[in-house]
Amino acid sequence: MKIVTWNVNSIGMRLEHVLRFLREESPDILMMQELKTLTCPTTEFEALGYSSHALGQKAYNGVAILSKAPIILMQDRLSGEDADEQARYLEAEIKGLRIINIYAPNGNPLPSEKFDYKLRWLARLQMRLQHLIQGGVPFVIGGDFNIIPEAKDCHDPKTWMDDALYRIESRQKFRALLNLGLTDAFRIQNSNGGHYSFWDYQAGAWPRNHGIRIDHFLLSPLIADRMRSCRIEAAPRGWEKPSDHVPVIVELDF
DNA sequence: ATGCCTTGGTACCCAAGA
Repeated sequence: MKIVTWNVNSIGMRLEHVLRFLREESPDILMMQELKTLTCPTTEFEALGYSSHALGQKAYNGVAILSKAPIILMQDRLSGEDADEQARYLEAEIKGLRIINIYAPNGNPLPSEKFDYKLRWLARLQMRLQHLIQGGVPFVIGGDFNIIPEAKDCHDPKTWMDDALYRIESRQKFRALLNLGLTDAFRIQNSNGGHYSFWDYQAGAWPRNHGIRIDHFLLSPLIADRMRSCRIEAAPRGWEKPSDHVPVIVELDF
């Protein structure tokens, strides 16, 4: 089973890129983030054999799951804060496997209510995943975590030290997820740094390879033993009018 | 470096992203 996560930075602008990727890579499941629309296209995906479930929002955020196999929606909001209306969380069951798609808050500037919200949101996520583990539910969670886990996951840690993506509070939240028993799918087969999933549009970040690794897959214990491979597909960053993020691909014996 | 781009929404600039 091939599963992909990709922050597309507006599905309206990136539909042709997504369709090209689906044709070339033919994943079983695609999780998308930052749709930036209230409604996500469906017919173009159906033509390629994918059903979909989207949680949209006007102008901001937005997540969707595409799948060749039927999607059973389990949750479309992250529990723990009733007033939270931001479209950042989808939890589904596909072929008996729990699939979670997240778009975690950015958290900048700092300090701010946005940073406080980020930390609260990640604490809520930790609670939800702990609940699933205690319930014996195997799962794969993928998405834009907006966290640089370690110094080797960015080109120049000094420039990120006071950024919400690398602040120690954010990294502690990521570590807390790993401490639940989850596996960073990419890291397990790539202990060296210098592999990135995002390059800023500004200051020639892509041609200089000044990137950061913030798009991740975490595998629950039973699923981690079934991982075949995990790789970052950087080529779409070089396509015309690209997203600033690229797809991350995990393959499981499932 | 406050900056550099890109996007959407509302106007032709602003917020947000990371």
